[in-house]
Amino acid sequence: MPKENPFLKEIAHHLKTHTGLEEKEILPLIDQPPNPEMGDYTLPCFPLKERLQKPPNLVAQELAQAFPTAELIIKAKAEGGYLNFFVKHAELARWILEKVHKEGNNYGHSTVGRGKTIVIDYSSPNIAKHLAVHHLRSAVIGNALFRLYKARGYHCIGINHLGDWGTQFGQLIVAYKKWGSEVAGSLPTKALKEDPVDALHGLYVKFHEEAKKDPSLEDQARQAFRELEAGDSEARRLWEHFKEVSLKEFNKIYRALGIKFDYYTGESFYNEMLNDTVERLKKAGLATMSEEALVVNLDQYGMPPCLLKKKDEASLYATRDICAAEYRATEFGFSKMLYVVGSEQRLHFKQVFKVLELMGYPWVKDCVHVDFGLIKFKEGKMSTRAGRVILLEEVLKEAIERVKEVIQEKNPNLPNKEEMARQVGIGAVIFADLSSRRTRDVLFDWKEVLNFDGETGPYLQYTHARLCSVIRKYGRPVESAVDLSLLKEKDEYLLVRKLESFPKSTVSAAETCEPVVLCNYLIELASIFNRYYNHHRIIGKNEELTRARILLADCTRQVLRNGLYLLGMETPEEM
RNA sequence: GCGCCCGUAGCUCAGUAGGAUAGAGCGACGGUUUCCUAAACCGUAGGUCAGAGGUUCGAAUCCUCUCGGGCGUACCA
Repeated sequence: MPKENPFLKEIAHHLKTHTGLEEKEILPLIDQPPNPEMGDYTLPCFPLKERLQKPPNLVAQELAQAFPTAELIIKAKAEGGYLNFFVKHAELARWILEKVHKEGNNYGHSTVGRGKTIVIDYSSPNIAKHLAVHHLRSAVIGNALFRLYKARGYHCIGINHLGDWGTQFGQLIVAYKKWGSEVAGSLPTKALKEDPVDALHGLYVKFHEEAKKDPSLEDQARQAFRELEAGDSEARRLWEHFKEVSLKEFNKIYRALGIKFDYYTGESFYNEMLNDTVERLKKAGLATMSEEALVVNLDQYGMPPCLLKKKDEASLYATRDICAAEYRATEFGFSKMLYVVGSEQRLHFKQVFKVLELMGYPWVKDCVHVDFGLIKFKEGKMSTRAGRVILLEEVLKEAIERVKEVIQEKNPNLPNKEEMARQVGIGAVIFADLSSRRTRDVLFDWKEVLNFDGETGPYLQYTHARLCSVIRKYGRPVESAVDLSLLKEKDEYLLVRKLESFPKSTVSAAETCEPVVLCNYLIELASIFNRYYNHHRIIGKNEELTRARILLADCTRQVLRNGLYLLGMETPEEM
């Protein structure tokens, strides 16, 4: 609950004189009762029983009796171990609605992160492959966290740590040289121009097929990667080509999703710094030889060793992650670094963080692996080989197509249909991905993704569009100087209370790195509004009442807009 | 084997720094439109919160064990 809340201030002030407890101790305990009939704010007295040496219900009773009629508080009432407060509703509505109206797009923002930098590592796909649905989670969660932290005043740095280095590119180089034209068809340049990433993926598959028959290919691939690491110009040229065509395709999708990065510094970026990192590890006595590989032994921490260099001297991704962390620490001086990476890499990050700790870096405590569950299909695990891969591009396309159908059916005269369909279709996909807790595995189900009824992205956007429509119809500027005592409906009260708790939900979403918290909040906000809208007219004959309701509607619109923005979704004004 | 994550309505999920009677949506069934966008709203049905112990004023939430599923477990990322 916001500190400057005058109702809480008054409550805490009076309780201080009666209990001797500091306002700081009281404020965090105050909550909203589950039911509005019980009051507007509540103080559970259970935690106070030891401090005050009395049973909680007695504490509540005594405090209720001693509580004076104050400026903003009507009364305090004991109910079991709870002390419930009733405040002047018009004043409550005034405080909240004026705040939302005044702060506008900044409502829900804070300055706690001012002067602090947060590095967020997200999306980070491997190049030379198409983006598939399972790449969506990191990108979408990372983007939401980026916006959430930005809204808290942090300087945010978004990094796309591309998987653009490693043995697999040796494989690709070998495959390209051997069968480049064959796989890409008789006109390789044409095929590579039309769908180069598809052609590269074909080469990758072909390599693995052939390697089964001829294991010497693996050696050739290792040799090719070694040459690449050493800076061989031919290998480098091919690799750059792979990277260029991949990024071109990725950027199309990032643009569609509205996701941006400050840096595309992938694993290859650290190639030249790798040796220094390894030298530091050796000097610190951490790196040792084991089974011909260079490792950091982590036996005493109950983990398998962290591999730094393979027996052929080539680096591994742990090496590059350690190096990247060092680089980011010196380059950005972050006060927090988030790795939005799947939970199958938990052990990897535990190892990397442990190694960084052993290297003596104090900032390792600020590094967090923001993990998330896998995307699965009804038929089982996502698998490239079994052909169980759904491309991200395909999902977005389908969603947009489906939205077009709905528009044709429900609102055929909508102007700018194409763009609206795009905004809503993409919104549906983003919301579907964000709306369950990170760590759970999610089931990919076309029926779910293409359903736009109920708790979905389009539901939120629809509610927003509907609010815009009402305000458009009202046709005059929204004023905050209105008589709020006219807002007597229960849903009006609930709406006001919901608007009050928006900042709390953004803080919680950011701190727990769980965008779902905000998703749930917005669904609740929208459903209260829709219920209200279906039962009461906003624009009516009573001029004063209309003005009050318009203010409430406009504040609801504003909060929906702010919330959707934080989730990385568009907010169409008509749909 | 060991480690981590997960188990809430037929399905998909909220609720988890312990708090007042376990909630939504989808699907099913029944209703609401001379009225600001029906992508909405209202109603009905649906639960031993996987199971068993424990901690306490109070547990879906914390601890232990069991069962079930997922992921990981040295030269892929």
